[in-house]
Amino acid sequence: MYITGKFREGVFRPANGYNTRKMIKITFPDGGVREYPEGVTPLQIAESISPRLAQEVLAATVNGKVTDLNLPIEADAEVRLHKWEDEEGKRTFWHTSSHLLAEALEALYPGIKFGIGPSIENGFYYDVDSPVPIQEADLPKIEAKMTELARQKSPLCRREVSKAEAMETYTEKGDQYKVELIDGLEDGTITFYSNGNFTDLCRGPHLPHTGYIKALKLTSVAGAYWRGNEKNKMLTRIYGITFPKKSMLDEYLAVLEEAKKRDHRKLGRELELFHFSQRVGQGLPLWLPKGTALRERLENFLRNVQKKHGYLQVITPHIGAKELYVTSGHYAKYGKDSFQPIHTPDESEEFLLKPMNCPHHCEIYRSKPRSYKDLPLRFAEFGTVYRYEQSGELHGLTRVRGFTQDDAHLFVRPDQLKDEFMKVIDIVLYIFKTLSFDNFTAQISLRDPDNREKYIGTDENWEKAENAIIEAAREKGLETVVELGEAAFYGPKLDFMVRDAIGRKWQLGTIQVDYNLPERFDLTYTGADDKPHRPIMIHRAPFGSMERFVALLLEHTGGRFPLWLAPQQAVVLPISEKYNDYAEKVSEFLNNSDIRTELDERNEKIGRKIRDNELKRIPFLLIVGEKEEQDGKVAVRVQGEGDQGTMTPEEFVKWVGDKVAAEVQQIR
RNA sequence: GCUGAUGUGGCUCAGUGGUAGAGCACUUCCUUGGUAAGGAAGGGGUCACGGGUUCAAUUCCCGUCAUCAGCUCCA
Repeated sequence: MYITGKFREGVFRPANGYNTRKMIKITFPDGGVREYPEGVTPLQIAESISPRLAQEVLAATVNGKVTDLNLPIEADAEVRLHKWEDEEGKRTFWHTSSHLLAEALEALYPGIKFGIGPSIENGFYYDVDSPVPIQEADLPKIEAKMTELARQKSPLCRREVSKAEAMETYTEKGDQYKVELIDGLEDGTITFYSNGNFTDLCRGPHLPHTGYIKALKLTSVAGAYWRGNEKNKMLTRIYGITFPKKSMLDEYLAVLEEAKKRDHRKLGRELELFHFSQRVGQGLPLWLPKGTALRERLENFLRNVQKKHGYLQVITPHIGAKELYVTSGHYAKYGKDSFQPIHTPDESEEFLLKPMNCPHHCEIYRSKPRSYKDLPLRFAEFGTVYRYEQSGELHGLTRVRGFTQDDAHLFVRPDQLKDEFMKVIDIVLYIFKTLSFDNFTAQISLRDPDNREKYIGTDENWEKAENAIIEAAREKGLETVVELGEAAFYGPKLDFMVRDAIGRKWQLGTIQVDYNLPERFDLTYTGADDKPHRPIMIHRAPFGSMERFVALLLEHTGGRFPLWLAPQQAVVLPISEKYNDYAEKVSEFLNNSDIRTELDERNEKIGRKIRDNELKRIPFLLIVGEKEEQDGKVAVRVQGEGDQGTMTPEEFVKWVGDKVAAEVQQIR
């Protein structure tokens, strides 16, 4: 179903139905809006824009046949093709950009071979195998070539080819990567797209021509394994981003720059929250006093929430006998990737630095016989664990080798599983809401159905566990994405993912169903029938880990924590040393009134003190000088909002108290 | 772990084949100043570490370690 008509006076006139058909409004990358009848083809669009563009499309056809003209395009597909505002529109734009990059690379590096070149969330990349190494320093040169080629406005021409023909083309070129890709395709579905002298195996869709690409930036170059498998050759991946307007690129780069200022590693240093020392070791964070204050407040918050939900706090040691982990199955799976065993002095016994808390908690369950009336049992622990993460994976506080999980294990009867699972979802959502993490995604991680040997446990139990999660998420009305192959080796999970300042996704909250550990530890409870039954275990950590949560909280708030969390809430600034005594009295009074206050007695002008403490993101600055001392008041300044006038310390305490109460009110 | 880049005082960064510099921070002194940087003087670095080349290395080469980006991994 497509439109036919005449090409007259440079404008395409549909022969019939133009006015009666459903119209599609298409916004072009350059900002123009036009309407087209449903089923319009790219060539028709080209014709409607300019005769010249249409001529270009025609001139670029193969054997005089305009294949695009014969291709009916679904209405929604067509909209996707051109609308920048739509996610798919951007994808198309960037996908075409990757072809432009490839065109430039082929021109600059003869003999270069191509892997894949998809669009990504922000921009695109192309994986290449170049005869000469391509480095960061080469990017400007490639950018220049791309700009030059984009100006030629090469149309993207589609051509259907047979599998044999496609194979022949790339075998001749000696491009083994494309050959491998074609090998996996079905005959009859293969298309080539050409722009300029470059032709690529591609499904489309694309922009009408490359001239829409007005602003471009190649952002980085890095290695990436062919097909994501570390056993394969590492190709060079060139990342870039493009826009239909120069101003959009500038804006994007400015946003990126702004985001870097919120990097938790930078803020952690500036606000004196945590520190890494080479002498201590890679990935082993040192929590500074202020970071510790922050972390303790978060811990207490969660402790209180959990108490209300019937959790029992426990404490377990930092090491455990190797046998414990052999029993749990973790040793077989992760033994090699762990810190290696610790020996007793006579070397008769081996211990492992605790990489997870679950086995210890299983032993707590086993400490006495359990009845069906005891369940659910919920053991919670801020458990510090150690994992030997690959060196290249370490990243600030988000990926470390020693960290503290806000862990808990729930032992439940089968009839309680779904209900308990939903209660845990409630806790996670409540915590996210309290800390305004509103931009998260919920991910259901299931087994890879093609790779079942990676997992332990029976199919039956896996299915039960997976269904329990899916149902619980559905009943809670969570919007979820399902990822196959992302499950833990012992069970499926529901993860809550949050983005960092520059858009990387991190897993925070996690809830996992486990039928295996109860089996391996032979956990039982006595049922109403006086027979032994097997409990089901739920692992859960709403923060994920204290380290990662603090990192993302930092990036999320830019270091401006809610009052109830702020490690330091106020600072008293005497205008000169003459008022230090009064300032000290005020500071002491505030601390006694539960407002975390410090005193800035430095011999500096008041402007300097204000600046320094604003930069430290202290919520309240209290300025005291001659007037305040005489009146027994303080001049209050709110971080980022400026002077608020004067009040007595008592009034200030009440004022802050009300603000904190309002925050905490929300929390309850 | 892999590929690439980077490593200069606490922080941000210049610089050089002849053993180093700025700003901020720090110390001391002057100044006692009313809402985002007052002035002066001073202390602090075996230029990541280990080799090599060289009359001479912080600078060039190799290795190690760490950091950064991406990939892979993530109990």
